[in-house]
Amino acid sequence: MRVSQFFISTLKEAPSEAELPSHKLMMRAGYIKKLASGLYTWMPVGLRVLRKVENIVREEMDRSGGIELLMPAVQPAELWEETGRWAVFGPQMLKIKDRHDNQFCFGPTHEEVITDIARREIRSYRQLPVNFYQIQTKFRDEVRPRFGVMRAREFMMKDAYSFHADYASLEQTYRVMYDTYSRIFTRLGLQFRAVAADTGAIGGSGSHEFHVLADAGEDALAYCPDSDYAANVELAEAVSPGAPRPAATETLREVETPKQTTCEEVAALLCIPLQRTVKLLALIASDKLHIALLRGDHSLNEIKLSKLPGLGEFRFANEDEIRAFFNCPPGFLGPVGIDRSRVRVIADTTVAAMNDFVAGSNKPKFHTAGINWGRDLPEPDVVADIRNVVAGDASPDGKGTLEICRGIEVGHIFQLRTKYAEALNATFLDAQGKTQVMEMGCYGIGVSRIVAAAIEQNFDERGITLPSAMAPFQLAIVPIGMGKSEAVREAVEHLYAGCVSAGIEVLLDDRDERPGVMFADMELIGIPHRIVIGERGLKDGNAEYQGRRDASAQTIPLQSALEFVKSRVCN
RNA sequence: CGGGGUGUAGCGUAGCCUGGUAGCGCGCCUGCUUUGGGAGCAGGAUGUCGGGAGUUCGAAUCUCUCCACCCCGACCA
Repeated sequence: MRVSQFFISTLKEAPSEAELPSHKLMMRAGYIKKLASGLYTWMPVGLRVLRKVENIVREEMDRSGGIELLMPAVQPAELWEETGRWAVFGPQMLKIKDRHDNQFCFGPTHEEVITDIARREIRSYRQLPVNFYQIQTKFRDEVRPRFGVMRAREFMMKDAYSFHADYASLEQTYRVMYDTYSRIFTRLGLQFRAVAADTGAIGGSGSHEFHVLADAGEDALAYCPDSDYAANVELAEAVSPGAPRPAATETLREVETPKQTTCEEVAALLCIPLQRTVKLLALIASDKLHIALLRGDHSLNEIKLSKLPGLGEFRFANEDEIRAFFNCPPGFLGPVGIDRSRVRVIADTTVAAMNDFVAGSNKPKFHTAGINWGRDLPEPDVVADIRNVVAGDASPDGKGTLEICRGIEVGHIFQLRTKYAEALNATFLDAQGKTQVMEMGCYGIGVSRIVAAAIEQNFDERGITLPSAMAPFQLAIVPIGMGKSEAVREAVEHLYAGCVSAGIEVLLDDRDERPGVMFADMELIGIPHRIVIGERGLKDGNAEYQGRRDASAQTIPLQSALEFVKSRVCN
């Protein structure tokens, strides 16, 4: 490809709306252009990258027995009413009407449609198992689209759905998909981690997420370096303290804390570790006040909390509600001396095992120290794991301690079991001629998100440094002074023709721009290999090679440039 | 949806407080020079100052209102 016959559109400065490195770089490199919030055009350079990802996903899906099909993006409401998800999905679903006033949605996912196919087409156990997949545009009306294509409303997804005669078969395909996903992300050249996950709105039982590791990731992941335990922090179990609660050693006393409203400030004032403090969160659920107690250095896990009985729809109390109950502003709240007939006290397992701790006094400018369960206040009403795990916590598998890292979710696999097959009556006849409900799995990959996630993991101060499996082109040829020097032109054209016939994805910068401009553009868009040909080197019969991640260039004989490039590009 | 913020040329921005000819850098167009790291000189084009209403002799600037976008929280590939 010649730049003069292609379209590149780079920017020196990123639009101010972009925050993440990947978003800024995708805008600057002209991979994407924004149309509206969460809606992006994939420009020619970016589309090449997207297609690379798509093709690797397709190849690996095909290799592991997936069968590609393509379902409509627009789906009738009736199907969604059969599974009850028309209401459940709610405002996240873009609902549209046709000219006859019939309701449709732009598909956020395709369980309904594929299960409809399965119930119509599959009648016998002999047709099972089967694993259908598609690579297609989805639309989810996200509350807050952000970070460019990382969380867009319209995005490219590979979604696969498998159907089975029994659970053993589902488990087997699930394992195959787990391995397939690992292979896909390995081929793409990404650092990733598979973690146990919450099943969320899609439903079902067993589930794993695949995360590309990146500091900008929206998810926190807990993993154990000494074992293969890994889980989303949303799900990771905080192991209960093993030792019994130590006996009280201090007397209850009030301490003056004129300006100290946070656990950190109180601990600093009293010169005690943060681990000796307890914070109180006031919650409203089922029109009743609940208080959650967490150690000062811990944070609430809202998913764990919402799974406790009666707390499914909890919200945080506002300041007026807090003042009404505690007769005290937030910042000085504590569990001692409150009317336990009007409030339910939920203590995190760590807090329940603490002695001599410090918390607010429910009196402005005072905290209470030396608090002990049983002696100074009744035992908690509920003791449960309601916190996020932190680095250093014991691993739930008992094989060491946890570390925390951040990740971007790019894949998610679920064992749906019979949730959709039952709702849509997808059945088959087994070997005994008996009607059975199909077991089902589903497997998603965020194809467009992978591009953003990969850049988040592969960039430097000059731009994008994608692994070659995803790069828009493999080789850039940069001529210096091609318009002036016939010798340069000849050498460049000869090498270019050689690369094209060798099947190398080459981009020839034939713009006759200044060298700096060409270097900057080729580096920004992320081409892994570069050959420079100019009169300077040509005098001695040389060209120049530099890998995108190399610190400097090396001189190579022009004669062997094609062979050199071939070996580099093909590794 | 709740909280915070921003809308000025394709991109980045100044001007707004204290009302009075809309400015700068990059990019774009023309010409000449230049050609190994985002060139120099000269000339040029591009703005409903987010929309609407109001106050005023006069509004980018003050007021009201709507809209869009961004950031922080609950969803998810």
